Amino acid sequence: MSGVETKVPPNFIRSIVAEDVKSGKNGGKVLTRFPPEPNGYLHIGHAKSICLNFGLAAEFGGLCNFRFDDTNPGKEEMEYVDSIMRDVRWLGFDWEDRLYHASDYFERLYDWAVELIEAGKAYVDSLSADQIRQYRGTLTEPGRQSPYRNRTVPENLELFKRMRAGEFADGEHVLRAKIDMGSPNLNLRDPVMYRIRHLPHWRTGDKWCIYPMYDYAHGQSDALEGITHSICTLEYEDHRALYDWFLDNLEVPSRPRQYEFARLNLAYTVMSKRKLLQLVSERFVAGWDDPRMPTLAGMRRRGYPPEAIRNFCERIGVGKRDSLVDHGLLEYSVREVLNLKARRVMAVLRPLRVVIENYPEGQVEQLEAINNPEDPSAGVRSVPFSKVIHIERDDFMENPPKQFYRLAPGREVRLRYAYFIKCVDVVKDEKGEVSELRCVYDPATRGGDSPDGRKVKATLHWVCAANAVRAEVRLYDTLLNRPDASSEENGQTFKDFINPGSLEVISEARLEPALAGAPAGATYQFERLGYFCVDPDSTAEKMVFNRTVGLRDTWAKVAKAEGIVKKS
RNA sequence: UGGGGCGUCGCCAAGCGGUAAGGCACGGGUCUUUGGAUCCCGCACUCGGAGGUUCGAAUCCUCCCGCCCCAGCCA
Repeated sequence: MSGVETKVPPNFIRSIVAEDVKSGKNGGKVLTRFPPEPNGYLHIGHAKSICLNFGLAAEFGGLCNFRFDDTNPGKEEMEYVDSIMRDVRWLGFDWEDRLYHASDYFERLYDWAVELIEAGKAYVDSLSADQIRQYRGTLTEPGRQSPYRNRTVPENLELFKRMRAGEFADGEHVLRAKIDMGSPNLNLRDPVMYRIRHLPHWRTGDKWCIYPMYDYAHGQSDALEGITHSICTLEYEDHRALYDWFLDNLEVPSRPRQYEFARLNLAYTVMSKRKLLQLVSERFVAGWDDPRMPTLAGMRRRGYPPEAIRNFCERIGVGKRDSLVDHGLLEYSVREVLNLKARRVMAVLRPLRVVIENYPEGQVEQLEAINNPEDPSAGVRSVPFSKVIHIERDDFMENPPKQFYRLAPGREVRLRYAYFIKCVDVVKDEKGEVSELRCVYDPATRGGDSPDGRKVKATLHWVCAANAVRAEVRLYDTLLNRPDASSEENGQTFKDFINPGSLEVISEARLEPALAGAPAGATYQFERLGYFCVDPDSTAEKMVFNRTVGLRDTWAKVAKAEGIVKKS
């Protein structure tokens, strides 16, 4: 991987793996896994897990398996399985031929369940879901044993066989592990292992009508694959006892260990698949790949380079405390790589017409512009210049405050790669809005330097009016207007915090001609404005760009501090 | 008033008994044909609190406070 390198900081899981490798545990081998359930799109929180699992494996000479945790056919869809694989590859990871599914192990899992029944460690319960809940007790009171808990082994075997055979309706029976209804850990109060679901599965079709629960499937799947370190998030900490119970009570081929880390929370967005699904299904966004979404698909469309996401994941670290990561760190990571790679180009978002009075009518000259000051090998290009150009409305102020050093009446500035111009007149429309600037240029400053050493305080980007490419530009702001949307006080939900201004569409932007026909996904820096990429919605007739992220903007900071209005 | 976790700078995060890394953010400066980038410099006498052990504690002990997770036939 080239470009920006991020050092791998130490963390507790890496330390554990390092010690295990050093001590020769598992024969010194490391095998991790990334186990998504195909019930939604991957988001940046998954990226943290992917980077951790694949990263650890790579660092210690091991491998990382890819495994679909497909134990609940009611929620899983092919669209999700396709998107998940696409996104992991896009992020830059390769599982080679190690693509597995929990469903690969359904038969083996069933046999193990039979063994547990035979050992008197599992039983078929016929209580309703509601009754099971009641019998489970509460956080402070122990549960009670189900009246079916003492069915005989033959009876359990028979019932379980018939469950599989499809003789019962959904919910009629479940298979439960016989552990301890009095355990303070609710996961150990005879957890359900299998439930009846007369639903086709995307891989096994109609073969099964009973499906294993996550807790029963996960550890054994890990053991079957020879996973050494099974890394998951904090909410599974309480499940570890159950994970271990199954492995300790079954004859498994290997003994994986589960470790938990804190999931990623990013300021001003949500990270749960349930909430993201709501945003999509209730049309708050255009889809899972809406550029405002924290999904990998959304970030890809937004123009975030996978390398930036990987760097971000390294920078945030891996720990066990709940945290809320500043979105500024993600943006920094994105700018950092784009700064090195993106071609510079000029574009005007909100055009203000400028007529250069002393420039020859009808003349067009080609001026040389540098493609990327950070990368000389990117070369140069020519940009057309003529009498009428457009500059950014924000770059002109009729009555500028002292900190504003762009164009103003009587003031001289530089047009990037072109000439010094001075504003000599301001034309307004009937509403009193500035509609045009009349300027004069200094022919001696061609290219942007003045032979007499005269200095100018600002350099403006511009686009030649005659041959500008028109485009739609979509500007994005945070999806939510609160850093922590989980603070759902007095009945409010994250939907009450949705930022109504998260998308701003600029329909009349002007781009320099070099941008015509740029393909979807192409990334540029629009000088002084930020990084932008061509959206898939773009057509030859109507180009569409997304603003990936703005540039660091010192002026915006000053303007805000001084109470000077500045758009976007 | 059950169990499991977690509390180090505004946000992340190292640290594992020897006297508080780093990144982001922020402030200042350098440079600059992007108010971009770069490069400098600054930014926790203090580690949730109170006691204790020790020559020495963010690191060990005790108590207290705060926050998160668990009562799906979801994962």
